[in-house]
Amino acid sequence: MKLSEGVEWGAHCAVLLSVLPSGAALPAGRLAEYHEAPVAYLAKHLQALSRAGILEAVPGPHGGYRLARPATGITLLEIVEAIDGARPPFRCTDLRSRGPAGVPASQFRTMCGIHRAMVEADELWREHLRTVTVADLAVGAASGSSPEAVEKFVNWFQEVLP
Amino acid sequence: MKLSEGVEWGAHCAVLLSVLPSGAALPAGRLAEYHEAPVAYLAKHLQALSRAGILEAVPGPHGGYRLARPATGITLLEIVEAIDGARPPFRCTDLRSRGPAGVPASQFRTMCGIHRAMVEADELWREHLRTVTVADLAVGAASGSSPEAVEKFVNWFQEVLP
DNA sequence: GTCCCTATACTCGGATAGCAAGTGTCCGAGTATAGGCGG
DNA sequence: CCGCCTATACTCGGACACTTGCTATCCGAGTATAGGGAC
Repeated sequence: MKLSEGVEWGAHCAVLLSVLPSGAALPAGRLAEYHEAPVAYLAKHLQALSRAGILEAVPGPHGGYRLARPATGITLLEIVEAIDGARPPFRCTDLRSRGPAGVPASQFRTMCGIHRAMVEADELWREHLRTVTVADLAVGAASGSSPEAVEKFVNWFQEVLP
Repeated sequence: MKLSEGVEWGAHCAVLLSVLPSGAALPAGRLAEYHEAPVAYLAKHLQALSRAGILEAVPGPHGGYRLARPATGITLLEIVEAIDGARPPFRCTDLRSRGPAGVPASQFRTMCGIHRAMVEADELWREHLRTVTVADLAVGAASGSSPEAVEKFVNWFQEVLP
């Protein structure tokens, strides 16, 4: 079980975009440079975030990506589902109905116990990710960084912003 | 993000083995037949469960697999970790320390917020799976089955047990 | 008749191919800008 | 000098190779049994 690496990039990009001045956008190339990620591959994930209505793409010069909504309304779960897909990691193949002792699924009154436990665990996982917003992450990143880190960030920030 | 299909098979096999008479074992071939699973591939996962100390392998004729411990002490999480591995699905690549604004990890006072949220969510997921035991699953399966399903199961059961 | 030995058949165990999904990359479509030209 | 037009350069967007890890399979090592032979 492995979560796509693009989720991490997407989340970091969203946090970075959340501190941009209103209306400003950052192209995929800059975002990739900031995170040392392959440009084209990161762009692929940014497109997914754009399709999901999390980011907004601005074409042409001075274009790029920006948040489509306020950072307080974008949850980490949305980013995960936009990039990794919303399908749960466990897919019940309904083993109860197969084999020499199998009976049609309609004969069971309750959901398969294994399936149920997996769904519940998955729901807890998603529920927690739903409580974390991009704005929370931005605040946490700012308060957890050393002065030197903040300074380097501001320098880079003012350099890329025209 | 996809959980190995072997997890489902392993869990169902453990439940099935939990209702065996004490000391009896069921070979991989029977377990595969019961779940309509590829024999050799299922055997691979049973070996993993055996290595993890969940199942016990009995070689030779009349051998097979049986639970190595009481079903009340085997959690669903153990089965998942034995087959799928215990590594968390999200692997932080420490993006904070990279790129033009990166500083050494030692300069950060707190864990990366994204990483933290993912770890917490993963812990909730694992914690829930830890509360479900094979014994619980067996009880649930028995109480949720129709009389016909129980009858077919008992028939098959008495047939394969010498 | 009883005990022992051997051959057998059955079991698990690890090492070996095939395939799907994630990873990484490329080139084409569209647009705001900058410069040049005409009025 | 001002406005318009065109060419440009920059952006995103979807279609195309490659690698890792899950899926599936095979053959070899080890053991309890069943049968046969000797005593």
